[in-house]
Amino acid sequence: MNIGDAAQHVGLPAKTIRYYEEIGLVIPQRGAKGYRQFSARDLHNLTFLARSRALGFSIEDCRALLTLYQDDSRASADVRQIARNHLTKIDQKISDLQAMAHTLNYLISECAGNDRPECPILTRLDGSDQVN
Amino acid sequence: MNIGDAAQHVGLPAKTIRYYEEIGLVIPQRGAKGYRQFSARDLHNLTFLARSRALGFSIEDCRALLTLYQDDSRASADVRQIARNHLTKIDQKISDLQAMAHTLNYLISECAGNDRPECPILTRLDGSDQVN
DNA sequence: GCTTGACCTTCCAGTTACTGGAAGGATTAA
DNA sequence: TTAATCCTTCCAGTAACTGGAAGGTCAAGC
Repeated sequence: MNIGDAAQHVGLPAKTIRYYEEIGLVIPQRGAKGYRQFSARDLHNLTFLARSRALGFSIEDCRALLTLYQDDSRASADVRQIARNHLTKIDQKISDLQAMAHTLNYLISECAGNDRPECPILTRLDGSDQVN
Repeated sequence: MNIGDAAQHVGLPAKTIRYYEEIGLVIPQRGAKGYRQFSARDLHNLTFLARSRALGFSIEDCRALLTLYQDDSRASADVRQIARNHLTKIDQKISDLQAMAHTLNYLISECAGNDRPECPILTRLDGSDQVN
């Protein structure tokens, strides 16, 4: 299967698949004219990668997960640990973003949003009247 | 004030301040030997930038906010619009991350995390048994 | 056989917001 | 004078692609 069809199949842009090959995540065979030939196994791995990425795993996490996936003697504890570390980071990001959202929400609610220059948002960013 | 002291003062790394100068966010004067000289106004602007960044605004948003901040004839509606757009993106990110966290939480809870290879996390990523 | 359009290839550059490090000049304290 | 600590510029790297140029290939239609 050529890259265009493979891309359709797994729902990734062809560019992304080429990139994954470049960094060694998939290694499709090449046809006579140099076209990539994706096997069922390649498609399987690409699907695995697409789903891992959709869950927010980094490329290096994906690489580790893919290695474990292909290792019949893996320990599920290793997979779980990667997932737990990732979840910890996600939870932290959510907290950070929620704090930002909270502040922004407040500031937006306080701002008249008219044609006058006074603006509590700028006042907050300026901070001339605040300790921090 | 030299860059080291300025960095201390506003809580940004000197590298970051040099970068902000490079992209035109601050334009400190230069002393005889080429050292940057930060005025009170420069420090003010850097503080403004640091706080805007801490609220997650992009550099380009910061540039726009700084311009409005320095424009006495601004309309607060413009500031508010930038903040609202930013908040919308943050809320979207939070939703995305929460969806990931939800799935990860479930998968982690289902995984034995022992030395056996069976792993619902990998099964999910593999997806051989699922439609999607 | 030839053309046209849709494929495919590689390679280079750009994105975001810095960060690290090298090479070398300036300043200050001992 | 010498050592430590500044400061300068410039180059490269980060994460994960994405866009685009230049050029080869393939299948369909005339």
